[in-house]
Amino acid sequence: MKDKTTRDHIVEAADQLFYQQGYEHTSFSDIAHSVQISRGNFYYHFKSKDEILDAVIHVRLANTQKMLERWEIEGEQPVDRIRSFIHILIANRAKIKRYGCPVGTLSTELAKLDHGSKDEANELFTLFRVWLRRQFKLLGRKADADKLAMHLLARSQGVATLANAFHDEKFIKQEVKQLDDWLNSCVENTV
Amino acid sequence: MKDKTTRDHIVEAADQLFYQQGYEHTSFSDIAHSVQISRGNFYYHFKSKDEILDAVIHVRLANTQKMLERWEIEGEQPVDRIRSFIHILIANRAKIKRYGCPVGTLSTELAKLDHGSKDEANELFTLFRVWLRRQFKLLGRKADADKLAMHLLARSQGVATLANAFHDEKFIKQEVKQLDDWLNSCVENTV
DNA sequence: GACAGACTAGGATGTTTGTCCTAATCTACG
DNA sequence: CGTAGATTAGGACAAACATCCTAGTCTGTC
Repeated sequence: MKDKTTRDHIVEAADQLFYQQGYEHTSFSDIAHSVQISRGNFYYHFKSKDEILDAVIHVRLANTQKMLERWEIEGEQPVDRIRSFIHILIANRAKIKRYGCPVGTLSTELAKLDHGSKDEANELFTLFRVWLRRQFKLLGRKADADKLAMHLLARSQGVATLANAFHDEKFIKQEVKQLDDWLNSCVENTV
Repeated sequence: MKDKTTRDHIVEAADQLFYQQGYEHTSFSDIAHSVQISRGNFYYHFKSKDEILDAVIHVRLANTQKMLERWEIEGEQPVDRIRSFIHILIANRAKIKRYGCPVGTLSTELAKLDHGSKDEANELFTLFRVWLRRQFKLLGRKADADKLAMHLLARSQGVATLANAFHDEKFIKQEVKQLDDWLNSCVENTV
């Protein structure tokens, strides 16, 4: 467990702020203020704002990867693992209500900015997509595994977007219940 | 049919640009350039950028209202009307692929900016929600009409977000087919 | 054709942005 | 202790931004 360097602190603060305020709306001053560091000193660690975004995305990718591997170990059956995915909506419901889904909102923002790192941000979606696809295949849904993965991703995104817009946590629970039912019906329909 | 005033042109251009580039990322110069108007002249028509956003939102609200009323007239049965809603995903698929859903992306952005007009932007969602709820009630689903309306809204949002991230129009068609099936099953389960 | 009011152009203003520079301080090692 | 390299602070910089100002040009009316 190494000590956190200043660089790590910057990335961490940027990660939070990009999520809460959006990438463009977060200024260097915001990050500097949050890390309690001089604004100019910044450029010793990062050459540009884009470079910080890159670092944030890669940290998120690494963390997501780790989370998926953990679910793979903890969940005995593929169904349990997919359920882990569904239930992050519940676990993070307070933050989702306030800021939406960290993956979806960043992806949407970078698409509008036509930002150079938008493809890397979308890799976060791909990570989930590939992982879910594998779980559905293990479930015996070889033919339509990708379709199911995309369907589940889309429904999660929609839930996050509306929960954010309507500031409604109950809606998340309501929809998660339906997703659980849907998942069970996926198992029953195994070929 | 009155002539379009300069003000109308500004709102129209701002509407497009806010959709394509996002609100914050669209500058006065962008809009001025698009309308072929002097930048400074702007402030004769609008006191601030926020005021333009307000105008854009109200135009969108009015247009949405009109569209919903049209669907109400054209669709004989509630099912047909709800189907009209589902199929805007198909009709607008090219733009959705490039820029996402105009309602959802604006709502998400203003939430992050914590902008004063975010509630008004969310009224767009409410417009659809109330309208869909009414249709589901007419369908005989009195008890869970709002639940169904929210569910449908969420799924549409999710489809738009992922189609945008993955630049995938085929996914839209795939999911619309599933939504059509879902809608039919709603009719069958009428109490 | 003169005059008022609606409209426009283009530059000025002050602030905020990302970026860069330099001098100072810390840290580790000989 | 002394010195080199890593790290920091704080201000300088130009560009971009929303906003404001003023002088000019239309347009319709008497």
